[in-house]
Amino acid sequence: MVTLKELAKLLNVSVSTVSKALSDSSEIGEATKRRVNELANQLNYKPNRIAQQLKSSQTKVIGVIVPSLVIPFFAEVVHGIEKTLGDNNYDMTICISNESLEKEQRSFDLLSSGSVDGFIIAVARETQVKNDFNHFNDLGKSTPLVMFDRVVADVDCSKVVVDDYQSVYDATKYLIEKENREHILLLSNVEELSVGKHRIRGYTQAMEEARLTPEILKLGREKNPRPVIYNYLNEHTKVDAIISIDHITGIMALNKSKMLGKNIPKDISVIGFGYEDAKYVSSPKISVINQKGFEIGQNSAKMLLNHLKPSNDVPYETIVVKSELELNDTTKKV
Amino acid sequence: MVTLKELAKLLNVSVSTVSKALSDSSEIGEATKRRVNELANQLNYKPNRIAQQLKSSQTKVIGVIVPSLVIPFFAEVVHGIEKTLGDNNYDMTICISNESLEKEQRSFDLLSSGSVDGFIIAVARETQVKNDFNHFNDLGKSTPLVMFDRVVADVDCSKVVVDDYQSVYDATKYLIEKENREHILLLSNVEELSVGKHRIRGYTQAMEEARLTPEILKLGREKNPRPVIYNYLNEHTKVDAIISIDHITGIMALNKSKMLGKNIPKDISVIGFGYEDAKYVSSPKISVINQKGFEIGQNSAKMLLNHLKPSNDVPYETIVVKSELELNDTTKKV
DNA sequence: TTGTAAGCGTTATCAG
DNA sequence: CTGATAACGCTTACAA
Repeated sequence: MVTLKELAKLLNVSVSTVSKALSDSSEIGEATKRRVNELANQLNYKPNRIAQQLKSSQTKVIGVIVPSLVIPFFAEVVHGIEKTLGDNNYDMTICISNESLEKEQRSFDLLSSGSVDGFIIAVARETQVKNDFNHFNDLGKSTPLVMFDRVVADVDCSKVVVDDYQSVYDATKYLIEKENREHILLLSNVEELSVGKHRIRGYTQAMEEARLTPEILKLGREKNPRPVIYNYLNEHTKVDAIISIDHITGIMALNKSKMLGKNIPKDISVIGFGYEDAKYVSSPKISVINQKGFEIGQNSAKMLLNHLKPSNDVPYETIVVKSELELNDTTKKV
Repeated sequence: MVTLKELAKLLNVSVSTVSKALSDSSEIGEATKRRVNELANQLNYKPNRIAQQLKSSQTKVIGVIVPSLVIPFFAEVVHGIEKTLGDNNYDMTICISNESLEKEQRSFDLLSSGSVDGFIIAVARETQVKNDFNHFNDLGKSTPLVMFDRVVADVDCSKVVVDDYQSVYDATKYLIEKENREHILLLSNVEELSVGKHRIRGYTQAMEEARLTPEILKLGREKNPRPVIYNYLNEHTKVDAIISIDHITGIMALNKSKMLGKNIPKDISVIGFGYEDAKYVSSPKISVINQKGFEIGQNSAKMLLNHLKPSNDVPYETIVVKSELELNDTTKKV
């Protein structure tokens, strides 16, 4: 790595002259500027970012901590984050908590020591279940934090959430009112998460308002939920609609229903919880509650960047990214 | 952020005493150590990593540049990378090239200025098509680079690749020999990529050896390939097997075949190119060539870490991670 | 056992 | 217009 010092020596000028020349300071003569820039280009000089970071005490890097990248929703969010950060000349350091509280804490601590200017986080399953969040609190006020999707109520920071309750409420209501469904099964493998609880509340509320009996199949962390779904559907033949509140069990239920000889959507309507690919890998094309992961990511990054602005008295804020009920071919056309 | 200097002042000792005490140096008396550690804990002191990085001229951060995170294969690889790096106390900065050469160059340049100790890269589609790779060459020998999957032949560095040719050759041969298929259609949306070319070669080689006529449906960057696949299958009723060489068209073809009333695997066998979820969202459970993304990631990280060791005269190496032909329910049981 | 000072690569202030 | 100097926070010879 070639440094200012080396350039200076080669040119017989001082380090500060080189520095100023490279930043096109008005203090420096045109001739010198030219000489300096020429050599710098020739030797492929790039200012050492670490040194700049130390000097300026800002890194232009954001720490992103997510439970997983293999869950498509998080991949989409991260994509949105990276887009917005990139447009604003920020990089991101990603840590994957793998749903583990301890890993999340370790990552967080490590990055808290000056490595990043701010954080964007969706907390681990374990963090949320144990409701252990002290690691977030000993963060100086100077390093802002934005939580998305899996948020912790007791941590004071900006948040970006999905309209979990409303979206499932609306979808349920749609099935009841527009499609006259009466035996709507809710499928979940996220019931311990805050988001799962909200979604389930949306469902039960809509069901109860219509005086229908909620039916919920909780799959928890079941490794292979497919036989469970199959058996359930096989035994409960009255089921005439299915709502899934996670990214995968909806497609599974769709496939299992077809195996049981059901006509979709005539006999059974299916609404999944969406991500981009879901539509392409299902047949018929699955109707979904589309979570808009990309936009959630963009919004999270935008909020964080706002907190990072010099005039930083932006108040904490929680924004709700509305999901969209995208009706494809597993619901009736009405 | 509390610094060594502040601790020193509060304790009336020098900065170096504090520094040494905190690193448990034998030069410092037990009593002082205790005093120092106590205050440090109390004030939640953490050494500023940027300063350490500047001093030691290593960052313990790896730059990872991938075309996308929304393609499940890359998400799996990144997961593997993060696992291995984490186990070795390295972080990673991720940039997404979005298949754009220019974005890849920008990211690469930005990180090349001291921000990371090394790179792990899968090049963008555009980079590979244009075969433009000079940005990788002006990297000092001091910053090692590992390429995976989408590699560039002319760049001299360590590489981790999939046995693209062999895996598709074997799968084709399997369909020919064990299942007596004769009209095997190859589906591709990655034909311009090096990996795509190798896979196609594997297929044609196997077909030609068996004196069968290759049939290839190239979908390129087609936004919505499903109708194209449907029409093709509708018009070419002789097709009795399908191999897809990307992560999505196999499932699409499976679904379209079912729509055309085909019995899978009796009438048509299907082999997709695999990622974890593919098995869960398809019905019947799709047979796949499983790419082992996680292991590719782990291997890439391990290789890079090796190059980073002080005794760094490790020679460049290319390792092949064999994929596995995982026979599920869209091929006949034999 | 503790302290002083130099240095990592930059930038910014102030003098010349 | 150019240069010397200090500072960012840390580590580490070397002195005391």
